[in-house]
Amino acid sequence: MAPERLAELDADDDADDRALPELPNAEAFEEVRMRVAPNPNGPWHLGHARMPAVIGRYKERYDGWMLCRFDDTDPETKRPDLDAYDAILEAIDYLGFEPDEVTRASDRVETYYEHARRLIDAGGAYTCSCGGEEFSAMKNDAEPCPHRDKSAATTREEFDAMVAGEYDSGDVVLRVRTDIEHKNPALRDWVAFRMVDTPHPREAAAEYRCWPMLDFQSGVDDHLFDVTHIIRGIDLQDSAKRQRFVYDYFDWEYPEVVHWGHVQVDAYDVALSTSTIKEQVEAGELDGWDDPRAPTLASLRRRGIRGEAIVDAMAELGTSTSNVDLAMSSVYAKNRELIDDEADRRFLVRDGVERPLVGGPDTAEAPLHPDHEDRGVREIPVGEAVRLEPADLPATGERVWLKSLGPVRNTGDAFEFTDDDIAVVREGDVDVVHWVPAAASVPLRLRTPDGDVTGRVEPGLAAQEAGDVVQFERVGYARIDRLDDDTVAYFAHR
RNA sequence: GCUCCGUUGGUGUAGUCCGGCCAAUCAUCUUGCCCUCUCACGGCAAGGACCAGGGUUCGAAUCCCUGACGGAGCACCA
Repeated sequence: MAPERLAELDADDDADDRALPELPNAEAFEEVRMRVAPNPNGPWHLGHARMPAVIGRYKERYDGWMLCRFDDTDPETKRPDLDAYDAILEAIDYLGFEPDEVTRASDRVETYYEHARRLIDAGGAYTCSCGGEEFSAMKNDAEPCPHRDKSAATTREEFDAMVAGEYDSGDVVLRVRTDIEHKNPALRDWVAFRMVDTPHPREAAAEYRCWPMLDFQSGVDDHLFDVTHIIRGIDLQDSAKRQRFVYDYFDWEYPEVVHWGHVQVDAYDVALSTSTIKEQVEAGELDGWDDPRAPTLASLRRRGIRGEAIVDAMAELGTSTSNVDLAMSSVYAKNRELIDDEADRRFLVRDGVERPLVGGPDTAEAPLHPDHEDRGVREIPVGEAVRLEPADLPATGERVWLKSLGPVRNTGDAFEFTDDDIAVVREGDVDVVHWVPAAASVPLRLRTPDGDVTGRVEPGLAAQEAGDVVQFERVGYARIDRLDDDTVAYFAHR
């Protein structure tokens, strides 16, 4: 590799390093081990990309290890969607990362039971049949409930009955014995296991009725997988404090934790919420999860946004605990950098108006890419008439330069070729606009985040392949989705 | 109500721990200019911020106090 190229790579690495702060205490560990722990209750939206993006970047920087652990321990309220497991792995792949290991909490329930029994034997948990509100009232007054001083043996017995499914939902829970007088009420004797009547959608886990809560399951797994660094949202700020009680009973060392705020994204009408998107898809307001109006990763992918652009933008958000707004313009700017060089140029005229053409050449020749003449030219047959976007139509008597074709004057009902030199463009007297031949052009539907637009595109588009990203000159970048009688492109950005 | 956490330009971020090198970094954004047969790409330039008030200090974005604003938890959700 040429030295200057190496220098460039170094510079890139530096830029990445600067975007994210160092992980706390990273040098103290032989290997930085992290996990992304999604709940597979639906396909991912843009906000979900932050975790794999940042963990992926840290994995690269520290030569670390990444686990994808599906925290699917709620068969009811946050019921897993069986398609989401693979969809999430695909999304991680789209972002450019590969987990070193993939696991599902619903496959590890027996492990959680074992640790629950150990915790009970250590005096760290008790079964409790208080009603939720009832317990909450006592807890808020720092009063222990009547079950708190139950013996380990009794608790063992009752927990085994929970595991055996001998209780119904709501009858009894297993609580961690923390500090009922802790000044923060959020940490007092929290629930570790509860009964769920609804079977888990995964067949392998369908028989379990006694399910761990996130704080217990996640806390145990983080230790068992030797996770060194946990990154998670501020909504889980108290989780570490809760889990430390369990870690203390087991004499485990708690991992380093980084909490970050919520991400909002501008530029979307649709909320960044799996359930909201799901409703809109089901109601037919969106044409599926990859509708260009949906703020999902599937949608961005279909629009020709590179995963790397999303990762770059997410890494730039850093890991601060305050809430952040991600500007889509930032993602678009990153993506433009990545795709411009290889995007062939094409003409697309939206909602065009047609004008007969008098005089001029039969064909136009335009470069496929202005910076790469070696890639050749597009030959565009002109025909009897051309179409322009209405905003580009010059007033009667005025001229316009049809890009790669030449200068014309609007005579009112037609365009007449003039013998103007390109100098009129350079002097700023005449605008250069894109156009398509009225007859030879083909219809195209451009799907955008703001709805669909119809137009006509130069016939040479047929030379592209579905999946190509092109730049429709003066319109923007788009990914060709299908090329046939119903040609469709998905708009990326300007 | 109880308990945590945060507040640097339109957006994000660096700097805050260990006060001076910060009249505050970088990116995006907006505007202008250059380049150009694209309003893209590239180049140049400009614009725009330390939540407020007190205090400590020779000196505060940085330390202390008070307040305002914002966020989170107190779920048999994740």
